Amino acid sequence: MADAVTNVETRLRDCGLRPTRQRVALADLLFAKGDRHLTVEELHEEASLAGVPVSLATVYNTLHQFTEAGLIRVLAVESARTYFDTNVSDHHHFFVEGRNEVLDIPVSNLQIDNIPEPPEGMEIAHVDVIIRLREKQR
Amino acid sequence: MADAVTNVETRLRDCGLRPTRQRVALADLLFAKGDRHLTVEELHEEASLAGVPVSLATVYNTLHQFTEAGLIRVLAVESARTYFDTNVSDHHHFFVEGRNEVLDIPVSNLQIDNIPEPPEGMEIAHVDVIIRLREKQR
DNA sequence: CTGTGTGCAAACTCTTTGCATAAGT
DNA sequence: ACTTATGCAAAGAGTTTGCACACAG
Repeated sequence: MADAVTNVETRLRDCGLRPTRQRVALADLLFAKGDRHLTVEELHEEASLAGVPVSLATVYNTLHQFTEAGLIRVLAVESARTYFDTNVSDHHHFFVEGRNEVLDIPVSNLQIDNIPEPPEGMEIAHVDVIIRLREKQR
Repeated sequence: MADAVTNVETRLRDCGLRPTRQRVALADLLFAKGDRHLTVEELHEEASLAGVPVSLATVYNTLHQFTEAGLIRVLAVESARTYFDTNVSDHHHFFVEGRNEVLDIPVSNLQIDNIPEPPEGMEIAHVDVIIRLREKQR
């Protein structure tokens, strides 16, 4: 796994971020297991369990820095908590109401057609499709 | 406008909500001008300007009651504030990053194909497409 | 009258900030 | 050494809650 760590360090450096212990640890957790969507709280918890006691404020800072660097992005759900997504490409999500749970949409050929022109002077940064789910009534 | 007020009252009653002064006033503001997306703060401000000094807590309560009744819905954006949309049908939005502004997507024939099957026991409550905009770099 | 709704202020949750300490280069 | 990052605790923003008073039916 030394390689993985090295890659993370390089990746951080390329973004102009010093590969500190905390940032490397958080990046490892974020990127080691494929695409993830996590809240600050969740990542903080994971870091603690992994034996890297990072402060909450640092998790906030770090995730925002990663977001600015384009490594991760913020997910648009109407929950109180902010979800960060390690997959920055245009892709889509299920969001389970009530449970406040985000699920990846599996191998989807979901397609959006006729995306409208943005207003003058604006360009499209990202397209999000959120399919909101509820528990089926019997 | 007496008719409009009557309609609002009936509408509230049909949802099992007593048409109180505050609820009627808020519903009027919400539904008088076509589709809107407002924050609690904004609606509160409007009510005050309209000469109906409603408390913030009541605006929160009322908007949630309206949401439960299906009159309005919560909009999924990753902003700190919650946006409520008076249009409860599946339709779509521009969201201007930085400015935290929600725009309706104009007369769009935007179309989504191959919507994936929801997981076992779940059904689709709503589909949201959010096209995130940024100011175009010169 | 009786039950609901409203207003206020306090409580809560998530997030940000200020500043002293620690770590990276 | 010099600069940037971290941690802590306090502050901030948005939202919710508890309870006394007011209003609708």
